[in-house]
Amino acid sequence: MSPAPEPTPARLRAIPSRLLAGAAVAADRLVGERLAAEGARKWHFAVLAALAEAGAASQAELSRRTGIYRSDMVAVLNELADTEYIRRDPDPGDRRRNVITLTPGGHRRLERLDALVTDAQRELLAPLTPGQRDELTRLLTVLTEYHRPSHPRPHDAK
Amino acid sequence: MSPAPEPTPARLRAIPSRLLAGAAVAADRLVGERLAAEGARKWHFAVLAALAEAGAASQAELSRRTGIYRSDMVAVLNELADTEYIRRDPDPGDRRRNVITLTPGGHRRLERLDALVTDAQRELLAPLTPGQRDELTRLLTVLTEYHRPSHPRPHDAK
DNA sequence: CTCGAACGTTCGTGCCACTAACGAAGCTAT
DNA sequence: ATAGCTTCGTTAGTGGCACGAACGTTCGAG
Repeated sequence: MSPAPEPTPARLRAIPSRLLAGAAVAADRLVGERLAAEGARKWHFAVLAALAEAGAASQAELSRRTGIYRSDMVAVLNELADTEYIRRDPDPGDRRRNVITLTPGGHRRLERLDALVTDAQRELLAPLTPGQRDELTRLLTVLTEYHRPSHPRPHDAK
Repeated sequence: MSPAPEPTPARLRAIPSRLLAGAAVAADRLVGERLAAEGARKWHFAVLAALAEAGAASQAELSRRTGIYRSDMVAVLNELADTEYIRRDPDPGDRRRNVITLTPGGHRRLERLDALVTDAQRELLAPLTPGQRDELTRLLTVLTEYHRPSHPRPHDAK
């Protein structure tokens, strides 16, 4: 097959990792621009959404839910606490932990940011049909679930 | 099926921009790790591949082919020139430009890096079927082509 | 000739993923 | 209990990447 005598190998284009990087940059810019209009970054949204979805949690737990590093989580929570969107109280049951709670103001904040993020998704996926959007979401979910920190390597050959 | 009136909005998971970012990080790490073993970064590969595909070019032209910023291109070319993988000569026809040429050593370098990158793609796409890999590549291509710097905005209301 | 644009370059910015190290606190196991 | 492991929050720092500002040089068009 492909008796095509292409002298140029044409290897560069259509390299998945490159496409992924490009698409991610575009997506991050779309989301970033909109959130910046409200003085927020995507982490703020992620943390607020995680809290709204699964309830109060420790910082480490939030790290796992959102994928944000524990180190970076500190600054994000500081900002969210400064603006009264969350509360950070010591956990009486485990004095190492803080319990992060979403305030009513934080909940409204989430509603606003969610609208912006949703709108950004629409623009991001504009060139795709609804079916393609679902398929893309599915494929990306498989990829991100498969590639997790320290992944088992099941089929370690040889 | 699941007319379930989920009280939890469950908005966080499956946000395309987040999935995209996660997959891109995984992909970048896979590629980065392998290239780092040879002391290279993905930009080196991109530049070498662009040169091999479409021939010698100016730095600005390479910027467009690879998506690397003109500012950052300088350092990359410096490194590639230091290791004799490319040559940077003034363009006799346009004295503003440099003509970047792939050396034989650079071509062999590309072959090695290409093997590493290809292997990384395999591992990246491991959990997908061949059909899904093609579909993903297609969808990502559409997205990246659509979202280009200063995109026309066809439906600019008002 | 003048003006605007493109080119290569330097410097600086901001975001993000990630590491290292730390003190404090909890969880075993002997 | 005490010794040793781990978890947690925190600080500080690193490196890559995408991007912007500005400047001198050169080209091209009016």
